[in-house]
Amino acid sequence: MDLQGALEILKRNGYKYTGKRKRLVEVFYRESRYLSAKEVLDYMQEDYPGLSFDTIYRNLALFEDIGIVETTEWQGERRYRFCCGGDEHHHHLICTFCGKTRTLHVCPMNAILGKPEDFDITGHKFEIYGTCSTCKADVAVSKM
Amino acid sequence: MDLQGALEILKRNGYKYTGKRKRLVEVFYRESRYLSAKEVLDYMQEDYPGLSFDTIYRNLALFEDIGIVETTEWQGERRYRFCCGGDEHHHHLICTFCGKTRTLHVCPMNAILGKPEDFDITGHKFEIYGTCSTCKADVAVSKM
DNA sequence: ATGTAAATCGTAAATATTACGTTTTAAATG
DNA sequence: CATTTAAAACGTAATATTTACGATTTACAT
Repeated sequence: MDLQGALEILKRNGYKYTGKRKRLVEVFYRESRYLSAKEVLDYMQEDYPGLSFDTIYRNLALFEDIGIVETTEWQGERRYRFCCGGDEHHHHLICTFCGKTRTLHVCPMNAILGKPEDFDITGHKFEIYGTCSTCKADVAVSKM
Repeated sequence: MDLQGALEILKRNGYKYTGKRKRLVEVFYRESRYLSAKEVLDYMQEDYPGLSFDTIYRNLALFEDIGIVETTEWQGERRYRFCCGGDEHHHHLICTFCGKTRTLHVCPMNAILGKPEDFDITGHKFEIYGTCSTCKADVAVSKM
């Protein structure tokens, strides 16, 4: 997914192409990491000071539906990031401090031989959490 | 982990052995599935009608700390279940309707060759979500 | 039986998310 | 370009989950 691709999805599906949505796409594209709703609002309010949570959450849900952002959750908060890796299935190594990720191309589901009986699989989650080198350095400094 | 084991942990570590904690352990042992805080409260209030959320959450956090329950989260809610599989590392196949699980003994981390550079791994999550046969039947019936 | 630290109660606060009636706006239409 | 209309955003309130705190009660050691 690139910047233009996301904007195209919005237009193509008949969604209104507002300045706020354009900016929202840009924020995700620029940051290219997991952001909480609060963080998204903070970035957006740089350009739209009065922007409300309603608009943020509504558009985050929309973006998730139409495949502009992918989501996960940690520390009790939902997080959103620009869809990465194109259409190919992937997983993430995630820094829980800054939300930056690395893409993992292996999927553990391939190693699960056969389908379990009497159980309909609807999804799965594989994520590795940790601290990236930048944040590790920051934490070290903050302890001085 | 068995029922006695959990009660032993409480006693051994010098935690007070209250009727409520005993009952809480029993609830988790009996249900042996993931429960939300609300569900736990409901079960507990059968015996202790005035029980507060404070007590539930405080003891859930304690139980997690001392290894009586393991936790995860889905649909925006934290869930707790009696530790299963003894001390061995494992993952779960989870029915998101009833919280029942099956233990997976494979771990995808074994397939990740080597450690990623410049990244301290603090944890990982691998879960398969779906609908168990019982809940599948229930859903079918509810649609009639 | 008594003292004390821990547990619980009752209630309130913090946090994240969702909902709703009203107003504004993008963009389709004539 | 003016008009229309359905969608988007606003402003605000409600809901749900989790956490916090002073007062009271209780388990357990002495």
